[in-house]
Amino acid sequence: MPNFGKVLVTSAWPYINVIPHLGNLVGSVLSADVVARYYRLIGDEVLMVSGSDEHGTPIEVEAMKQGVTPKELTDRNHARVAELFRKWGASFDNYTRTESPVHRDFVQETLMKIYKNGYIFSKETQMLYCEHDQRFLPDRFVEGKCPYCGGERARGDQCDLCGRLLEPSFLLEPYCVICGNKPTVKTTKHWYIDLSRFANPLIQYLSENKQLPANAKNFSLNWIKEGLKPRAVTRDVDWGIPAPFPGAEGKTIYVWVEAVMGYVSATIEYCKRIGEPEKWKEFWFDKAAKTLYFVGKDNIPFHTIILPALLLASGEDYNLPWNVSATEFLQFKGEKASKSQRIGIWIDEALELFPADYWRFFLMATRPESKDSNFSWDVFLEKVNADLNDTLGNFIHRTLTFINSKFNGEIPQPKLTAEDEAVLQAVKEKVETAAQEFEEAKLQSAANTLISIGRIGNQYLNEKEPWKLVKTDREKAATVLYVTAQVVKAITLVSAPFMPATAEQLWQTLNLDGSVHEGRWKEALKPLEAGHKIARPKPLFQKIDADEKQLDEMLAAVREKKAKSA
RNA sequence: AGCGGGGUGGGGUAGCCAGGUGAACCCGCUGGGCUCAUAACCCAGAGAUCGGUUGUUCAAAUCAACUCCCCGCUACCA
Repeated sequence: MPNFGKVLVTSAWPYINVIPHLGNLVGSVLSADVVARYYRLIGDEVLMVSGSDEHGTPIEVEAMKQGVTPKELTDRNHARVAELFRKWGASFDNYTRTESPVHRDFVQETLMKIYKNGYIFSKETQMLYCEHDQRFLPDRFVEGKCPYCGGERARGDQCDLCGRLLEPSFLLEPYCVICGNKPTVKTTKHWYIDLSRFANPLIQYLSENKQLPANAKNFSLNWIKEGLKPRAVTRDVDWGIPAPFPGAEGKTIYVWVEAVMGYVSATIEYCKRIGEPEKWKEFWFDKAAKTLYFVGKDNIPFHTIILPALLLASGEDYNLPWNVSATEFLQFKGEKASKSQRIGIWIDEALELFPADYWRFFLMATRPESKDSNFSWDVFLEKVNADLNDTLGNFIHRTLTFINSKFNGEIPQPKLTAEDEAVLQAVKEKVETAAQEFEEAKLQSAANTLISIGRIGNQYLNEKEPWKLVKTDREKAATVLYVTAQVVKAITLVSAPFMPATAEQLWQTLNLDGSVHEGRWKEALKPLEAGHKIARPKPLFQKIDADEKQLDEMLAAVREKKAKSA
């Protein structure tokens, strides 16, 4: 369990044209939060930052639909999303937004540095333009008939029906998705970063990075091998950060370029706020500091290529990503989440149904680490009812109630035998395994390890049968309950990153000082002293008594209520 | 189409990079035990030849080739 000292934990910035769904949350904010909480527990200095990505065409269009300004839309959505993340237990030190002045200034300054370093050039191109809306249209904002399969509503970049890649000019009967009129072609000028200049340093960085998981590493190296092309850093969009380059009036910065720079600006903003304006450099330049990024698989190149290239191009010796943990996707009952078709569960709805800790544990236990995973109520019920409630919750409850009813609520005095020591040793090994899994971002496995500690406790209780011993050999019974109390304590710590509220409740029930979240990991194996008084336990979890159909109905009811209040 | 990831008992996953101890774990199922505990817990058992084909090897879930299927990316969605 090495201590790194400084750890910057970040998650992909959610694009807040809509409220995120569970699939958006699992690999980014939630994974980041679990890992950040772990590092805080082992006593590292952790900064967890992210923010709302709020610029760009889709936000402008969504605002137009709602009849508000983009700023009004993102003010509202940012406030809602920030509040929802808080309710989910996300322990951000700074959850900011791309409209933050600190962010805007940082992006403009850094891009000017890159410009002055000679990595940015401008070039004229032809783009689709809608005369009616007076705006340039990204490829996806033009639809028409597919020239290959004849399917309706093929997008300018791809036909969803036949899967073929398209150019907007291929579309038959093209129309603007906003107003329906036929787009025209117009010449415009954009500024590009010449990524190819960084091919060699990127290859070296990626090859030497030991933490980077295979999916991210292979994908990224392949991208580079195929040849890095210049990437436009400007857009013809009003809603964004004004491009700082000479002659670029009216252009704004491409959202992905500014969003990844947000990791730095959010750190700066936080350090300013706490009155230590230079401190951010400890996270970004001190080579002992680690930066961890939690993203979905669709996001890999932005974090393994674009961000490192931007950091290198600034010429300032920034720390490049230490690890980019990329998850696959969470599907819903075998289908991709879709807002329009209401496939999926949104993060506000989930909390209306069950406590955040249930969802947090469930999502981490089914975290799509090697392949897409599939949400189903059956699996949700399995994780909550069998793992959390039956195995873990019931073990804790039977231990603590026994101590209360038979030992006056005091940790009994033990006389440990080799068998008892072996159980404590097994738990110690599980705690160490969990620590390693947190550090390797194998969170699904860490969730299983947590439950397996409960299993060890249950086995031990069943073998020893202290409910019999208490009548025949009180000292032996005392020893058994002493041991299981230590197992409960270990569970408290290991569960803390996953279920912060539940772990805290347990910490209080064990009548321990302060909060479990104050760097207590090393105390996981420090025994509760004989004679230590504990409180009367309350069940930590409740079994969900509903089948799939009823759960679907409950979700539908939540949606109906939400629709009415909106 | 190209590139990356994946396809493992009824369901959910690990193992594959560094080939070799009975293919591991959870749920479910069957049988048994226990009664401290939230009808929870514990033990035992049945069930997969690892998408398909071919090859390399003394030995393949693991390596190679081909093939089918799912997901992502392909640089102007974010």
